[in-house]
Amino acid sequence: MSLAYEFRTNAPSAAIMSANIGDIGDLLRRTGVPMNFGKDEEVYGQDEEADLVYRVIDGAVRTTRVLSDGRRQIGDFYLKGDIFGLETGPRHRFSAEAVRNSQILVVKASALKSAGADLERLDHMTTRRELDRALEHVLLLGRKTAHERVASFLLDLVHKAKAPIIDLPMGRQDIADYLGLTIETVSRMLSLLQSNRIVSFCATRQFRVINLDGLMDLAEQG
Amino acid sequence: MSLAYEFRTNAPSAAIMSANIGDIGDLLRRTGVPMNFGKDEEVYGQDEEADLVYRVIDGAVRTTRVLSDGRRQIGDFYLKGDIFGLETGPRHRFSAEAVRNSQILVVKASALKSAGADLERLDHMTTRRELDRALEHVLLLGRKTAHERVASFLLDLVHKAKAPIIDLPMGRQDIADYLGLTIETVSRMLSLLQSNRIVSFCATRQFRVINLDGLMDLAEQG
DNA sequence: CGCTTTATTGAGGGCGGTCAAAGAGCGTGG
DNA sequence: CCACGCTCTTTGACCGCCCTCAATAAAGCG
Repeated sequence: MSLAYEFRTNAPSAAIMSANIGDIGDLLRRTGVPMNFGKDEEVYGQDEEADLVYRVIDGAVRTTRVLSDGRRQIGDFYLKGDIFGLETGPRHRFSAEAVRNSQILVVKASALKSAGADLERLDHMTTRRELDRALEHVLLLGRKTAHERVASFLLDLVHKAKAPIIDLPMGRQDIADYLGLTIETVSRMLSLLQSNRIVSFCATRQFRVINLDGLMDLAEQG
Repeated sequence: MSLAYEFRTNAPSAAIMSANIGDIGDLLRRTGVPMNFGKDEEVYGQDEEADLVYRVIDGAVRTTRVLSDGRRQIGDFYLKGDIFGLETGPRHRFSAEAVRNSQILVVKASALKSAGADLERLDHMTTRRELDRALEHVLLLGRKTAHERVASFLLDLVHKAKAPIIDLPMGRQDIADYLGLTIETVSRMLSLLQSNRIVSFCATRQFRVINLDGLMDLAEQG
């Protein structure tokens, strides 16, 4: 167990964290194997043992859970650079699939550990981040309108991307299953946001923000 | 040693975990201070620093988040024996309030650590458990009907309680805000479950299960 | 008991779902 | 380069689940 681990850091520990993640990222690259996954291909299944760590090199991944009658819920999306698969305990609660053709770095957790990585710390940080996002997701699904959900979703992508033009790696059905809506409602809300001059779609899966304040207001971040 | 407060877990590695938690629980009792909170009294606020650990001695606690216009979402409930406040990172994302008059053990995390507790492990396990529950909550809010949500909620209580007659520590409004519904819909679904001979309410806040298989079917656990 | 809070039940409305069809995007092959 | 076929997306019309509003009933609590 690493003595370097601190339970509660008072200062915003972004610098420390990114430094650690940088090291881990380097280690991941050296220890892991890059693999290619085709669109909709499964990375891991629900209830599978979770002894691998994954990092998106290129593409996008979704975690999903399906009810017996086919209703599907997406837990989260993972984009380039994101680490996943480490966050759900000994067994996966959701399965993971490639949203589109993707390259993913696959690392054995045990190998990482023996290579000297502070896996526990990485795991802890990742889990915490997942929990934060899951709770935000709960608020969105429990109490936001369709309009607000779609606005929140786009705003989240904006924060991740930090570029003027933002790509949507996933289709409308995936967005719907993330937001607890139907594909038609998502489409309608996107059209509405566009006609209200909040965002502008240059292509079906590419947009830019016209009115950021308006988007933030609609997202109702609480 | 009297294990008056058992840590609740559905996780696979229950034996290992409860052994560790048993030790921690003992340490908590010796290091912590029991405090009384009145109904609806705040235990901690949103965005407050999180350097305390809490354990419900008696009563019940809810975590809540409120949108600017008053819409409220409850993150989770914590009942007798449950540990909370440790799960949301350096700052709380939700605030915590007593559902009804409650006695809560309050422990300084730093004190726990210097007393030799494996706080890291406790923190990690708690966070992981929270994430599991949050993801289940996401599925419920995103893809289940009102009928299924209420059934899932009751089933969850049944699993926690393991007693023939189960108490509801919270009112209908709290249930509604947990399930992303209105108080009227919750009330209607409870009436429906009762007229379908799935459960039976001996009092407004006390029920027993008549048809467990039926309840599980309705809960659509995926 | 009487007062307040909480829960139930009913009637009606609206947001988002369902069903359907047309349009756009896109790779493949002529 | 366009035609073709497939998938994905958009848009429209209608419907139903759940919300809203309202009134009553029950439960706490002094």
